[in-house]
Amino acid sequence: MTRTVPPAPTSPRAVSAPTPVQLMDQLAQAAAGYYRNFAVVAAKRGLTLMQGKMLSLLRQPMSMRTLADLLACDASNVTGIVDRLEAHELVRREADPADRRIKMVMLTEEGERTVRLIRAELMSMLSGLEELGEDERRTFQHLLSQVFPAITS
Amino acid sequence: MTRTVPPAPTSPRAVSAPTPVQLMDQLAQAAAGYYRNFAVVAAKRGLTLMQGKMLSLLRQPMSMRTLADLLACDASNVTGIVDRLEAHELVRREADPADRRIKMVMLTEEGERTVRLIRAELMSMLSGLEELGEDERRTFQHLLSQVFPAITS
DNA sequence: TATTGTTATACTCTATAACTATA
DNA sequence: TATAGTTATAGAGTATAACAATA
Repeated sequence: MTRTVPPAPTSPRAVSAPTPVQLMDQLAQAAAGYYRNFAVVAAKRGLTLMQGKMLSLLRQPMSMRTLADLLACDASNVTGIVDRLEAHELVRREADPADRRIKMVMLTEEGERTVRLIRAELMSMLSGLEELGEDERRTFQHLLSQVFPAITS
Repeated sequence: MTRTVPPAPTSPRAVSAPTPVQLMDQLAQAAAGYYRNFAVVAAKRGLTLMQGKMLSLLRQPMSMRTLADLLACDASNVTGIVDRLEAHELVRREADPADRRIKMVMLTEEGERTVRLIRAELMSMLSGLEELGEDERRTFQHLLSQVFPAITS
């Protein structure tokens, strides 16, 4: 299963290295491809991209405020998105007893089920990931975190 | 400038490899980060993400139909987006003499200038790319194309 | 008949501003 | 005063369906 790492497509110096600009364009395509996949998977369950993203974030209950921060959008948007997910019965709001201003959002059982399905299907659309060996995954992570430092998390 | 490739963050087997699922999550973060950068850069010129994307696609004149295909959206959306770019005088429509159904969209001079600025600024936000050596860029490209086969282009 | 582009419609996402209820 | 969440509003992206012009 853990294959030895193939150093490059063919032989190391057989192909000329992509320029940083070319690599930027390929990152753009990769990002677009990722979201296209995500949108398709979400749509199969009648959800939009944002609804699917929010659902995927809710591994633990969290406040509307936290959701706004994680989605990098204004707090006023979260109200509508949660409203629509609630209409689908995938999510519910619960008042925080400690601070009555705060509403915690959490997945319903159907929400949990839906998230699992979405993640599994997305993974199958990124099946190339499964075929990477350990060293390749390590290298990929390293390169991603170098280009997008915030990922370092 | 072309450094020898550092095989891994510290030493090859010092850190455990990310699982495919973890890597999927990091791809999600990378894609989100990419578009967040893009949106910020576009906003500095009074453009939305989609408007910036369309502008970046217009390296050569192309029909509305082609734009719809490349943006992976319905043709009816392209009308509005081009309308708004035209209002900014970044783009213009020109009838195709060979097939009068077709309208070719092309950048104005200000459009060209804006695209160059956007690309340069985006590149500076992805400055990690510039710091990759040749072998790393090759490896990154290879890994990207394995995970997103369409990129192979 | 098929294709290109537009319009009309409805829904979602988006930010801003004003509001409430809490703290 | 400051924060959490909501509402109202306006603009932008989205798909569907119907349409005109052209092929």
